[in-house]
Amino acid sequence: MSTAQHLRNVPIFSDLKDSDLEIIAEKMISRTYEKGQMILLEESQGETFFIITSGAVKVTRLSDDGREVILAILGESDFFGEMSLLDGEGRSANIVANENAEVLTLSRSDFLNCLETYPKIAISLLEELAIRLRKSDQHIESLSLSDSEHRIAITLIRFAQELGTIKNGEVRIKNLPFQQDIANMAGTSRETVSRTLKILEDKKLLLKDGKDLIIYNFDEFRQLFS
Amino acid sequence: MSTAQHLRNVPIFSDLKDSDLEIIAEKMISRTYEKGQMILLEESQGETFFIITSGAVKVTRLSDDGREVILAILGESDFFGEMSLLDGEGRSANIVANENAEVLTLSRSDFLNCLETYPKIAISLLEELAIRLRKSDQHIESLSLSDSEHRIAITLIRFAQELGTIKNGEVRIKNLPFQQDIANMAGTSRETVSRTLKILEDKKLLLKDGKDLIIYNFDEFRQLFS
DNA sequence: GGTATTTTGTGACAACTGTCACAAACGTAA
DNA sequence: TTACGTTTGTGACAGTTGTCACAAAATACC
Repeated sequence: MSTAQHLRNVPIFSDLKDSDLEIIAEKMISRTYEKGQMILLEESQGETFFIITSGAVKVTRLSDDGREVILAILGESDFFGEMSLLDGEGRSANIVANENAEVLTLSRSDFLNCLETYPKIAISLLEELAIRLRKSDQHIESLSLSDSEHRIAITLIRFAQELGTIKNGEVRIKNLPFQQDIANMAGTSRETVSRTLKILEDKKLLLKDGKDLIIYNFDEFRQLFS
Repeated sequence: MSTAQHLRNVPIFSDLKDSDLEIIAEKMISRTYEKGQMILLEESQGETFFIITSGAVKVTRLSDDGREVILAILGESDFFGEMSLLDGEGRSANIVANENAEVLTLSRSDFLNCLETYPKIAISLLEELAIRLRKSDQHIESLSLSDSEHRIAITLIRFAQELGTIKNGEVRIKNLPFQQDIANMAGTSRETVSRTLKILEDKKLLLKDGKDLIIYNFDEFRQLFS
């Protein structure tokens, strides 16, 4: 796929003309990262805007004592790096390739130019940030109110919505992330994730199928836990 | 103060010309709310953009069983209501007047017009949302990693930054919110807040002075807990 | 002033869940 | 296949913290 075609899939670029897309595409540089490789470090200053064309990355924060909090897992057509470009602060999170990943990058100045030249991009970006803020708020609510079973279930729902495929009411999450990652998103421990998945399986709410996870009745599941 | 002068204090409007401010100011309507009054309800759809000219509001989410999570407390020159205007989703949070409050409102269409007419506003708004997202991420990290003492301390730091006045290293938070509100922000119980404040006082880190709270050495305090 | 209501303080206790320990299962490479 | 590393499962236990209960203090209201 050409660079411009990739851009076409990214929501914030989707209502641009082809000719404009080409112009932006020319300024982008493609890079690849291997699984586990650090893409952006918390302390460095952000000077680049990234769009994922294949693979997945995780957005994390590390505490002093080395524990990891996963804020989000991003996949194809998602983007990142915009925050510190926008407010000028240093990076607030680390980005690590969760699988082999291919990205397109845009420099700070090209990115800001884009915003000024195409106000539509700025407005689309506003929409996207509003959506992310909404998700953050839900995440905060879940961490504040729920016990670990609920938090883990809600984390599964997030995965289902981002990575899942639906088939008559049943959701299959292909390649469920490791329990440790689920724990880091749900704000709990790896062992508790293990135990809770078994409990949910006993309750006939889901099924582990190799590296995949199936939620039998997604609507019911969502209703139960959110 | 005139409407336009109020707008001048709001970051997202601050780099507009006076003449443009006047134009926007004319479209705004002033409203007042009494302490405790609901300004926006979670279920209604958002059709208005609000700017606070005096007083304070709290942004909350309610769980099914009625427990409240406070996402933020906003004060003078802060704004809200933009999220559902931007992404078209329904409201994701409730807004309640935390003190008697005065606001300026702008209708959905006027707001969106503003964004298109003045791209600078869109870019400033992007900055502001980036900052909020950053704060949300920190909030999530804190809820995920810390024990209740840390979470409460971090909540106090947030209050100090938003509502506090500094005087040679000492921060005074005037009119500290109720312990129940602090608990709802820190994701803990009212009783734990009570006990923890006492512990922090015993450690000579802070002092309760009537309705105010003083943090002796704010830099040290921040270093200890974040 | 007195009274009612709200807010805060504190003890006792149970329970959730994090931690540690180690075994089992799985995947990968030689 | 074996061997090794990674991921998952599970028991035991202790500590944190939420809940309940009620007293004390502060505030609001008459």
